[in-house]
Amino acid sequence: MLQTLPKTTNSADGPTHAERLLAWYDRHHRELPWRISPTAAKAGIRPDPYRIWLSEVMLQQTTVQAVKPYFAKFLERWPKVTDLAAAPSDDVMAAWAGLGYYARARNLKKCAEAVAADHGGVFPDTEKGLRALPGIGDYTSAAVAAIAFNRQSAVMDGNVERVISRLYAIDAPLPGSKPVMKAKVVELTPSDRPGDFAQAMMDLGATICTPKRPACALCPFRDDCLALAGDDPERFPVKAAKKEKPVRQGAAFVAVTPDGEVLLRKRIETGLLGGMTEVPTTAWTARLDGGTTIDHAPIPSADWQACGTVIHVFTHFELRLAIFRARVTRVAVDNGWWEPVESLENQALPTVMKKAIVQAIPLAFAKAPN
DNA sequence: TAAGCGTGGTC
DNA sequence: TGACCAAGCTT
Repeated sequence: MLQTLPKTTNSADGPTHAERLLAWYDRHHRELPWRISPTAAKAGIRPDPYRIWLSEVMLQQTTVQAVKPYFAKFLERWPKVTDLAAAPSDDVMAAWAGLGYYARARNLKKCAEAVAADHGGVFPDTEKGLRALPGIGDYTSAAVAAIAFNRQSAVMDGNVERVISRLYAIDAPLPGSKPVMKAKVVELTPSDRPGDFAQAMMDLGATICTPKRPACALCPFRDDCLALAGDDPERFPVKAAKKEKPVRQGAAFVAVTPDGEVLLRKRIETGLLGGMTEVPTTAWTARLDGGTTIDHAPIPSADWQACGTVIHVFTHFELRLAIFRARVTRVAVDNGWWEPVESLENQALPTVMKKAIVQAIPLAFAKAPN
């Protein structure tokens, strides 16, 4: 079978990779809330660095679809980075609830405060300056520098890794192969429109060079792709084997007063679900210490009723949470508070906690009929 | 360097 | 239907 000879990166006899990719990008522009229109871009308008940063942090390990409503909510509530810097942390955590990876929200607030206090409310316009801020790593610093400030920064995320690993048929497994791939991205990134190039690489990975069943026939790199020439693009990127997920077990306690208030408390600032709101729970351990569960209830004298199990899968373990509920009189509590069921939606409750509460109170979080 | 860190969509 | 995985960062 006749194969097309791969072109070099900047072959003299045709457009470069970057030129072909940008031509594809101009034909397939995706409208996204944090992007500016191609017309505005052509007129030399730059996007708002605050919006680019906010969207990039939200998009870390998170799909565009999941981010959209959160991005709209944050932008409406805190239109500028100085607004976010001045906001109460609890409000920010509550607004982030449900999006996951809550360290991002804690760092988002810290970063906004640093920009407001140390940079006069203006984002640094270099990769290095951005990289020094909380929650901004290799990817985000390069992405904001390129997209918001037109810097020639090499942007590599999961999409770009997939595109590069296929284009060059890189057999070495991730994450060890990252430096090799990064060098390729550096080589490809143009001085003209580096931000569009970065977004184009990510769009290509998201829409054409997909993990399963890539649409190679539509790819601007189809004549150069070594993985396609080798007839098995899906084989890339090669990844290190992942560990199996352990199971942890615990119990959660939903105490309800006759007035319809639920006992809540705040988790410690660090670690899993750090700084978020929860209903009281036991520790989550490999084995349930059978028989003594109720002894760990916040109000041990209450009449606790088992009402089912919630299974929730975190990144590195599966949680089986036995749910107990009790009708209790409103008593003073050391490290918690009583929250009306109707206002639970304003709390910084992660999804697993909402599931626990709904298991005990099926009508919680139900929209009131009008 | 490897492990810890959420959630929802997809096939 | 369960395994995979999405615009990663921190320690």
